[in-house]
Amino acid sequence: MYNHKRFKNVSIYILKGGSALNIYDISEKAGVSIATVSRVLNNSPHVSQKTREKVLAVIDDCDYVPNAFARGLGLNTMKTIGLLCPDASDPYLANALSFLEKAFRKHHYDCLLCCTERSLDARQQGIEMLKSRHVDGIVLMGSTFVEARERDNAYIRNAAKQIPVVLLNASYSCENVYCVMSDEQRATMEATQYLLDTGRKNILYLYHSKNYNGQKKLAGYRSAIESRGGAVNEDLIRFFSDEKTDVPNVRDQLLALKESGLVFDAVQTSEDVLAIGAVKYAKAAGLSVPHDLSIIGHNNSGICQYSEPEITSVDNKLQAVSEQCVATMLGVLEGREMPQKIVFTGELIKRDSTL
Amino acid sequence: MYNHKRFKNVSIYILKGGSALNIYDISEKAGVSIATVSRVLNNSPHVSQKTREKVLAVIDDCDYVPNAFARGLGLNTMKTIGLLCPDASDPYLANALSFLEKAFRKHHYDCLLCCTERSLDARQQGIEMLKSRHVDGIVLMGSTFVEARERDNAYIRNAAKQIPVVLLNASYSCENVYCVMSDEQRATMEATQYLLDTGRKNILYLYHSKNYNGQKKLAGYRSAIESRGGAVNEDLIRFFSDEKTDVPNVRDQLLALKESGLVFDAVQTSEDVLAIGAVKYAKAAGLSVPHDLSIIGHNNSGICQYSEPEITSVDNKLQAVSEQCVATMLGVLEGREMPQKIVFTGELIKRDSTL
DNA sequence: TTGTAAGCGTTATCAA
DNA sequence: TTGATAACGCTTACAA
Repeated sequence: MYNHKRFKNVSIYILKGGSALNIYDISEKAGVSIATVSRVLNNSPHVSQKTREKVLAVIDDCDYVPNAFARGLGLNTMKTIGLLCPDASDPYLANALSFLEKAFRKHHYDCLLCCTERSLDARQQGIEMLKSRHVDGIVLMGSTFVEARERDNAYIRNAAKQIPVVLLNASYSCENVYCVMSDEQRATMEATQYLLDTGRKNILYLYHSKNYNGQKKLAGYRSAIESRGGAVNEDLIRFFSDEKTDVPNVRDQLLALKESGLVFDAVQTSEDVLAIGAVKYAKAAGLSVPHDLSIIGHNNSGICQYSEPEITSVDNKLQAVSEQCVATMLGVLEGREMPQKIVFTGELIKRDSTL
Repeated sequence: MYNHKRFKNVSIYILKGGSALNIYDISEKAGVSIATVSRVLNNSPHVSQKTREKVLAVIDDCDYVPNAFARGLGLNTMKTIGLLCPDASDPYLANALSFLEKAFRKHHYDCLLCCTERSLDARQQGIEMLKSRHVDGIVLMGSTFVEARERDNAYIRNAAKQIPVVLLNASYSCENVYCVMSDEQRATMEATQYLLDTGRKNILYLYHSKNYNGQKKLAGYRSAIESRGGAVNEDLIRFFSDEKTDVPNVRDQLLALKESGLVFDAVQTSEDVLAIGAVKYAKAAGLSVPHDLSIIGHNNSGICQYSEPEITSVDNKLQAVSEQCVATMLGVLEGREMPQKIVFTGELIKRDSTL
């Protein structure tokens, strides 16, 4: 007896001037109950072939699309993944974003994007927003999300209590948190070793972030030098705050460093843009690359091919990492047992900025 | 009398092992009706200060967050904007994405990202997805969405029947479709004129897309030459399909062109990456930039500063365009009368690749 | 200013 | 295999 309902809909139809059809309309047109329509919609096996076809025909005929909000309310999910991204315009993250979205969509999950910038507060809010929207899972893109002080990571633990969290290229141990990463330490170490093994004595290490991966990379640099029997010269390790990362600035700071008497015959960086800055420095200082100065970047992003000479860089397998993030998330959502940590191995891509 | 409801919740509590609080729990704890709680939640003015404070205290105390799905169902909106993006890893679009998301979030709208790649079919599906999720508005990013054949734009018209559509840097006339763009034709014309006015005679024009903006830019190039009393040499206009846009490829094709006898003393492109390719070509051909060859790119993206020499490029005011897209969308959603077309004027940013 | 109750469009339970 | 109906958690007339 859904006469009442029908009347409702008719009145709404008149008022709103033709809003979308609902399940009652379809059930009526097909001469079945809404329960049956719902079953057809959800591919329930308990529907006769004949009924199913009849209902599908009506649905098709009317271009009926079930209301996603009502569905969400009933199922408590809208098949959505929240992507927390510090900066969608960053090439590395933009690539990751593209890979993630594509892979999730393939599996019928939509992506809610939340760019958080740097502050811990913004991240908190982002997570709250995603939780309030009942996303099925959250991906934290990049290791900026993992803070050195444990209490600053409470927001991750809290989120994970309710929703599975996958970390893209970051590491954090906690229940319901899954990490897919590239072994930045090892890859960085191998890059530094390559510089040493091609005769470089004083490798300037430039880094832009002190977060988890930033530290791992630095550790790789140190261990490489030690592995070759050298001693780390702390003067050769330089931090460039994120705001000072633009190319002309890096160039100028390197010029100043040289001016101040610092001697180096190679520059290795935690980010490709910094390496571009090093190339600019070489030019300004009249040094030939790689003859007078070797340069190695990190991320193996497209810009490595833009500079002159093209830059040798550490490839951290972003596509593989991104796609594994999606696979892990899907596995967790399907209730399968998933590894909490998956590590890919990076690779040094040699171009013209090294010997 | 919501004893019944309470009972329900209790049973669910037992079954699910502690799901989130709902409006009934809050109303009970605060000793008011759910209507009052709802009013407080929605900032209704018809609540006494005292009651409001009492309710807010409870809400705060319990960390209560209203269920977004139920809210969506009642209000028929979840304050969400759908962003259709051909490729989130493209630097231009990644920047736009970042600007859009930031501005929408500032106004409490969340963004659902849908990367469509090239095919018309994928776009259709993307739109359908966004419609089915009842997004409040759709932003189509870039002019790839507007097809030359009018019938291929039916998907835009259809979407606009239900949801306001804003086009970022593209133009299409249709009710409920709003365009915010940069005058690419004029900016390109001025760039070409600059080359002519600095003595260049044969300007090779490289473009990568035949879409709306692609055509506008080309038209600008043509009109510049005519404006200086010249005749357009069709041999100097070259299309590089999107797949062949990588730097080494562009370089090689230009080398082949030179080899074939084509004479040109400047290269102007529809995209900065192509200009990088031209720089690489100059180096390979032993030409000095800008002395032997002037080069102008388009978009004024970060990579212009990465190459050697740095590249002169057309700035198409992406940030302003993006933020105006958001402003326009918000205006439409608030029911204000909004202009269907807003045009920003580009600007030539001169660097070292031109005289 | 507050409360009651209908309504949003689904899904899921239970009975037939 | 089907149908009737409660439930999901909220908003919002309408009454009081």
